[in-house]
Amino acid sequence: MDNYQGDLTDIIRAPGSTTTATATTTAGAYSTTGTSSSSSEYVLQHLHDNQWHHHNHNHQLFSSSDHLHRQHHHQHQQQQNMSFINSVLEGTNMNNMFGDPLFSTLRDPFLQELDHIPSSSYFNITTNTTTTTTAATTTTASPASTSIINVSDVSNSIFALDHNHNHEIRSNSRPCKNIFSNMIQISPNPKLPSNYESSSTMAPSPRQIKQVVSTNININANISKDSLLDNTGVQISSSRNSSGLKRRKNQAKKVVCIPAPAAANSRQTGEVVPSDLWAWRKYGQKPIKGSPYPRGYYRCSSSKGCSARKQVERSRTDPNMLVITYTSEHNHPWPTQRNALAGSTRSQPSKTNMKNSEASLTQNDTSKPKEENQENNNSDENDSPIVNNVKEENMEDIEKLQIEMDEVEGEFNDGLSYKSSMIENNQSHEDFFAELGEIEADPLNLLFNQGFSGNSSTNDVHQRDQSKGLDPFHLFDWSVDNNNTNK
DNA sequence: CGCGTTTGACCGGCGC
DNA sequence: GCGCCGGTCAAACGCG
Repeated sequence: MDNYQGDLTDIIRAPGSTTTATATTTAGAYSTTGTSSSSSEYVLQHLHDNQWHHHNHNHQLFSSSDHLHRQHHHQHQQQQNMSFINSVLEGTNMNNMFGDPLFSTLRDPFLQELDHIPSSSYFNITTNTTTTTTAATTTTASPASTSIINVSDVSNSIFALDHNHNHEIRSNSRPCKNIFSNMIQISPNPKLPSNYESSSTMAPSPRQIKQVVSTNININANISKDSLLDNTGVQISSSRNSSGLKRRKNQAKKVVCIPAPAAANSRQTGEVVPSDLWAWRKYGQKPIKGSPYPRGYYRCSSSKGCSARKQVERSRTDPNMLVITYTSEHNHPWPTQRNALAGSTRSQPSKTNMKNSEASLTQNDTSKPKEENQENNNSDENDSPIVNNVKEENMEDIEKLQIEMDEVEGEFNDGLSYKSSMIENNQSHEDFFAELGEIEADPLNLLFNQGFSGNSSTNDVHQRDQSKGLDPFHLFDWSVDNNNTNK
């Protein structure tokens, strides 16, 4: 058993969607089975290890014009929401690398599903020698042998989860009926050092090896020097994280690609940042070379001394996508009450500031009136704040990772006790949601209230509102940002 | 007054 | 060694 110390490069793709995120993470405590086998056992082992998870929700499913289809999907969605809630509430093995309720503290609902199914029933394993054509990770990937695991849909709640850097896992079933029918691709990581790779045929460049070895974090070691691309062409900043600033070393990163509220809306401030459950304070903004869009730097303002940071930038190739990079962890529980001004809000600058912003961001100027932008936010694009893509980058070494995970689990026990107690009380789902609806200030409530809808159907507002409070992936409070645009 | 954003300056790593 | 670049700092200012 070899401790896997390289990174995992995972691609999460929504079926039918052109958007895919790459996820790179250290495998943590994973251990390979030596040959990096393409066996289902291997994958399942990782699934049960539950070290990290992706919650990907294909919002495009809801963009269909087929109303009946949406209804059908909505029904499934409700069911799946229940499963998700169960999973969330039962989740105890948190992969909380950041203390981020959005991505880290929730046990993967799909994992929950998979816990109860025999592998033989769900995994259809084939082996392909293929090169994926989408993600950036795959653009740099060699045509290495890639195992494709087809996950058959049995319970309408299929999710493929994997942690194998040499395997590609796909959920191939009924993407329009399963909100969790996400495609997860694990691209080969051809540029890992030879002791890490098993099937790749591409030898790592000296530079890449240097990155891996010198930092032992190997973030994006398999991608180009300056960027990481998802299959939308979204370039995720990584650049010097692996070998750059010392203070950035050994920091876990999590990259999330989400649909932007409005492409043109970001021109003044750089981004209209969807708010999450934490309070963020912007402390910087920098133009990024090669990108027409600046990158905003935010730090957690929920608690003093919290080192959690995030960077928000718009994809240079797909302006409709926001790339949010979370760095470091929150050292405090979820904020019990979100400040009205907290979060990545107030992004709409004042008139005077707007001048400055526009002056500094002329490259983004589309000369679109603010009101128009807002209108787009509210009705036109109406992008459901669904985490399209989640990329996790764990740059910790294995031992440290384990320690941190243990610590995090303890640190956020307060935040989780609520969920745990709910399960212990054996409340019905209906009661659970009823209570959630009453606890406005509870971050978890925020999560769920904002979350359980992947419905991005722009025309059916009513349906959207109905389902909004049930979508676990409706994680970002766009309305807040939209309101801010009124300022 | 507290918390937010903006923005120029500064710092440090990396490539040449 | 120098310049580039990304990340951070901190002063100035706005808002409720």
